Parts: sequence; C-alpha cells; structure tokens
Amino acid sequence: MISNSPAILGPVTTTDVRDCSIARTLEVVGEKWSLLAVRELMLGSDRFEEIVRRTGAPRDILTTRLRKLEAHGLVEREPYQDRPVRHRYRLTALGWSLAPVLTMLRDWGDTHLVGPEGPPVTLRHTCGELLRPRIHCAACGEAVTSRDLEVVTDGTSDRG
Amino acid sequence: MISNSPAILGPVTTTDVRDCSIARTLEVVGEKWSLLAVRELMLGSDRFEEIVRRTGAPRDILTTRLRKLEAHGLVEREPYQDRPVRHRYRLTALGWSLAPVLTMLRDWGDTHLVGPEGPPVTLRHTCGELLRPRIHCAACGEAVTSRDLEVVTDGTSDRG
DNA sequence: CCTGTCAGTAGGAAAATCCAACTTAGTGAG
DNA sequence: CTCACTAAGTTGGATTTTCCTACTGACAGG
Repeated sequence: MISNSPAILGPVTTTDVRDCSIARTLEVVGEKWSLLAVRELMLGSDRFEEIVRRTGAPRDILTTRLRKLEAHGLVEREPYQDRPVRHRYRLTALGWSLAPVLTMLRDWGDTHLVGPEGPPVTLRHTCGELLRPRIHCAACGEAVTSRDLEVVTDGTSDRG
Repeated sequence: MISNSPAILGPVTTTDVRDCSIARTLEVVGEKWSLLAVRELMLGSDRFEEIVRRTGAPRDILTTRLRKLEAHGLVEREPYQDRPVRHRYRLTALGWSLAPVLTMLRDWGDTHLVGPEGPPVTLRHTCGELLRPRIHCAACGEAVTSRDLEVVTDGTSDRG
C-alpha cells in the first residue's frame, strides 16, 4: 500500500482524509440545531424566542449557531427596536439555497420514519400535488439515480 | 397568542417543538461522522480501517456510528473471516436512499465552498455532463423552487 | 407594583467527542 | 523464531460540547 508509507518514504501521511464538499458543508451546518434553525427560518419564524420554542434548542447553543450562520452569510440579524435592542433573523439568499438539502432530509424522513398517520408536515407544489422531490440532471433534464453517476476525482493526493 | 397559554388553559405546553421529518432524519444520521461514513460506503470503502482513514473519524466514535446505522437498517455488517473475526460494511437499500441528501449537501459545498480550483470530487452523469442536481416534482415533472411550495400542516397541536 | 416579554448571558452539570495506547489473531520478512 | 505489520476494534482519561436553570435589562400592560 502506498498511502501507509514505511519510514523510508517519510512520515505517514496522517491525512488520507477526503477533502470533499459534503464534509465542508457539514462544517458549516452540520452541528446540532443548525439545520433546524434554518428550517424554522424557512417556515417563517424570525424571532429568537420562536426558534427556541419550535426547535427545542438550548438558548445559548442557538445563540452560537445563529452567530455562526450569520458569520457564514446564511442568516442576517437585524435590530427591529432599541431600548432594549431586539433582533430578528432572516435567511439570506445563501441561506435559502440550503432548501434542497432540507427538502431531501425531509423527504427521507417522510419516506422512512413515519407511522400510519403520515408525515407531520408536507409541502404542496404549485401543480397541486404534495411534493415528492426527485433529483434531475440540470444538463439533460433526466431523473438521476445513483447508478447513473460516476465519481470523478482529480487523482492527486487525498482528494476524492 | 394561543400557544403560550395562560394558567387558565392548563400548564404551558413546553413542547411547541415541531414534530418534523427533518428533525427525525437528523436523529438518525445527524450526529457527527454519520453522513461521512455513509459517503465513504457509497464511494466504495467497505472496511473499518478505510473509513477511519478517509473520514478522519475517531475509531471509537466511528464504531458507535456504524452500530447505530446498522441498528437503523442503513448498514449491514458482515464477517469476511474468522480467527480473528473481521467485518466489512455495506449500505443497504435504505442506506443508499440517503444518496439524494448527500448529493444536495455536496452540491451546496460545490457551489458555495470551493476556491478557483473547483470541487475536490465531482459526479458525472451518464449523459456525459458533470452533475448539477435540480429538484423536480415527481407528480408534474417540473423543476421546483422554494417559491413553488406551500407548507401544509395538519393544524393539530404542535406539529407543523 | 407586579407580571410578562424578548433576547440573550452566566455558571455548573452532564454528555459527547477525541486521542493515544492496548488487544487479538493472524501474515510475511529475515 | 522474532520482529514488524494488519484489521477491527476496546479502553481510560482528557477535552470539548451540550444542556439546564437561573439571571439580566428595558420595556409594556394591568
């Protein structure tokens, strides 16, 4: 094996870790409560108290999550009064761009984690039907399954 | 406000927490390293050591994650030798059904978290183009944006 | 004056994660 | 035979996060 190099070839390269966009994304929104806060903002909550209530997140944790989302440009925090200064939260376009991620997480739960009573929340498409999301290829328009995909790495080093 | 009920209407229902499929899904795969383990399995790693190497997860944590994924039926663990007994891991169909979630997480990172060198990993669709995933409505076939969706809750209690 | 609201902070307990070392039953090299 | 190495963990303890409860400040309503 090349990667577990013996002493002659130098120190073992401890990072065979894949540099991948999934990992990068999870660095931003992968901590507990982050995606649920984003969900709440998408569903219309814009005040701290409401997000606390609807997610169940500890207040201090939610504070740090919202600050992190703000730092990454997914959320804007704007004062809506002073004395005392209060803020509301709003998703930016970048924040809204997470919608497909949440849609797929929701769909997975809808499909595999519900009882006979059905999904607690559903989304209705403008076509009138409840949304069953499918991934299509933007280039050819066809529906995509994992069998239609081939992994392409640039071959160098640890990326993959 | 109805939800913050005064004493007359009974004790404050501490759980205004939304029962939603996103939260349920995150209960299963939302902990650190879970989705990265699934990613590795999708990319072809099937041995414990390899998943450790490629994700960078602590071995003990990865063990508990794989056990949890197995308990939920996303992963199968099968012995491939005894003396000493060794196992390999494989995604079940249920595990593979997470592919759209990972696809969207990857796409978000590809779109927003890459430098000029581009994404570290890309997926090629059978049509020949690199995959740019879009969500379509299974019912009408149209591409979906968040503006085309209406939230439907059953109205009762805390679900939403 | 008393209570309640909102958006946090503070302090300390509890839980999760991380890390390095160890185990077990082998295989291959010298 | 001995040494080094492998795979799939397990163990103990340090570190880091998360959680929980209570508190703050500045106001509004009764």
